[in-house]
Amino acid sequence: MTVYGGQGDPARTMALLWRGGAPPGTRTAPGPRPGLTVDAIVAAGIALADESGLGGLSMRAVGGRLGTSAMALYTYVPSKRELLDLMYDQAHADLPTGYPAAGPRAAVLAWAADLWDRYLRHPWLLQVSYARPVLGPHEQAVLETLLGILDAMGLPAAVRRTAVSALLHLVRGMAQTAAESRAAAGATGDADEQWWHARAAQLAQVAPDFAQRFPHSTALAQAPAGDGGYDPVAAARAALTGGLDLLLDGLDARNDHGTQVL
Amino acid sequence: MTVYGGQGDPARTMALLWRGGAPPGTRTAPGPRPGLTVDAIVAAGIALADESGLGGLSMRAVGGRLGTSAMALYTYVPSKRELLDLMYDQAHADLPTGYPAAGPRAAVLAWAADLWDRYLRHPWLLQVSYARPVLGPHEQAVLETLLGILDAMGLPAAVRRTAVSALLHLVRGMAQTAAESRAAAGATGDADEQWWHARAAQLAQVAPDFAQRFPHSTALAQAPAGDGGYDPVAAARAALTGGLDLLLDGLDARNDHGTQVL
DNA sequence: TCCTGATTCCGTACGGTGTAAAGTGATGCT
DNA sequence: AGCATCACTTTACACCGTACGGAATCAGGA
Repeated sequence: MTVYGGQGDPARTMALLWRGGAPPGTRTAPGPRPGLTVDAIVAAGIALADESGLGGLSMRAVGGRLGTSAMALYTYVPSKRELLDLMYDQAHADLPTGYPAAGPRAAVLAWAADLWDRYLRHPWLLQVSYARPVLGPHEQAVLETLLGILDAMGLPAAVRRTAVSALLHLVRGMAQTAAESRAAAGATGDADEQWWHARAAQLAQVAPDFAQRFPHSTALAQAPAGDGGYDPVAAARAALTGGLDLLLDGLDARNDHGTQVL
Repeated sequence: MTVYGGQGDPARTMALLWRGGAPPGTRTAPGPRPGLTVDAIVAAGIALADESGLGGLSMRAVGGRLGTSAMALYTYVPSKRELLDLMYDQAHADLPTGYPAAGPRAAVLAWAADLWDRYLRHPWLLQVSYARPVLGPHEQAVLETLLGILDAMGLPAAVRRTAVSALLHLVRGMAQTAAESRAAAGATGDADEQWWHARAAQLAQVAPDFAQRFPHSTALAQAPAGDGGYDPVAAARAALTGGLDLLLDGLDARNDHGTQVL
């Protein structure tokens, strides 16, 4: 399921997200010196989620990976949800911040490609609900990069707002489709094509009138795929490219005609 | 978090999803006659999720709402995940299947509006990961309706495929943004505007160089919103309309120029 | 009519979760 | 030296999904 985020003390969460590396030399507090760091915990969490998915992410497991207990983490991180927020933001780190290439259209495509790659490398990102009210610095940087490209296209503010949301949702949605069909194929050992055939056979048995009830869907399913056979990841990637093309055409139109409405 | 679906026995799941109402009179099996029905369980689950979200959806709670225990459900439903799949599909029931109105563009907008309404009425739908490999009859009907509209636009198969994905992801994504900002506003008792002001103040304190690091974001945040002030649901709704306009413009271009490449 | 076997229902129990609360030691300042 | 403070451990709690086994219930065959 989609995990919500950012429900704890907002000030604490913000301070953690935007934590500005305390000066490393300074230390004048009694008590044992800290054996862990927030960064180490976040890194362990990310590694664990990469291996076992969000389902395998438990405080005990993260603690175990660091050689301590679950409760030891609570000194550094107020709750699991905040840890997830930190992981989410950290996983967006070190993406390119500029695409000086051949014009804004190519730049948007490159931006989307990099984000797509990041999502498929950390598929659990797609299970953490976007549109949470908390934004961390790295996710903000991704947004800023896109906005920089859109600024070069000379779009009015309202269109930029719409475009940012639409582009983000498109990349996220398509990546989600790709990641989950990949996961589904991996769970059963079957190859993709066999898997689909088996599923189609079950469907035919349980709903023999499918073709009559859903003629348009049937027609589309029978149309040749063209782009790489049955590979669902490639199909989703193609759908992303196509969707981006559609959106960018629309944006170009907004730009050329000088339409300022909306 | 996003809940996965469809991991149990696929044949059993499909049979449940497409269950073709057994003839009501017939009953020739020994043992106590069933006191529950799958439909009743699904309805109870939906009601519970509407009230308490997916977090409040436990087998014990669903059973309690029906006057029985958690384990009593397992006779009808193989697991919680399958129940969630059934709930998900059922919640898509009874949406309009045709929009004969003024042309395909208006039809797409009406289709999206109805789906948006459905999502906001059952926000937990947006936490159940779309792009699961299992499709139920009602969700399939939603897809079929959209495909019927797209067929009337005279688009090639590849473009239809892309358009379906893009449109669905757009509606889902925007609705998710709306639902979650609504939930966030509801959790704290604050009005939206106050909430955002408080959040901005915290951000300014924790990241005083925000405006320098993220000039484009800052510029966009300061541009007047125009469409209904600070109401995040209205803002997301406006973004949806804008995004749909962009996509539909792109689709119109594909149609007029007769371009057949993707 | 009684028996038999299938079927439903449910109490109990197990291993897992996040985290509250209290106890244990190590540490640096006074 | 004394002590407040912090990191960390231990224990415990409430809750979760669901495996298991027994009890109750009923249709059909004898």
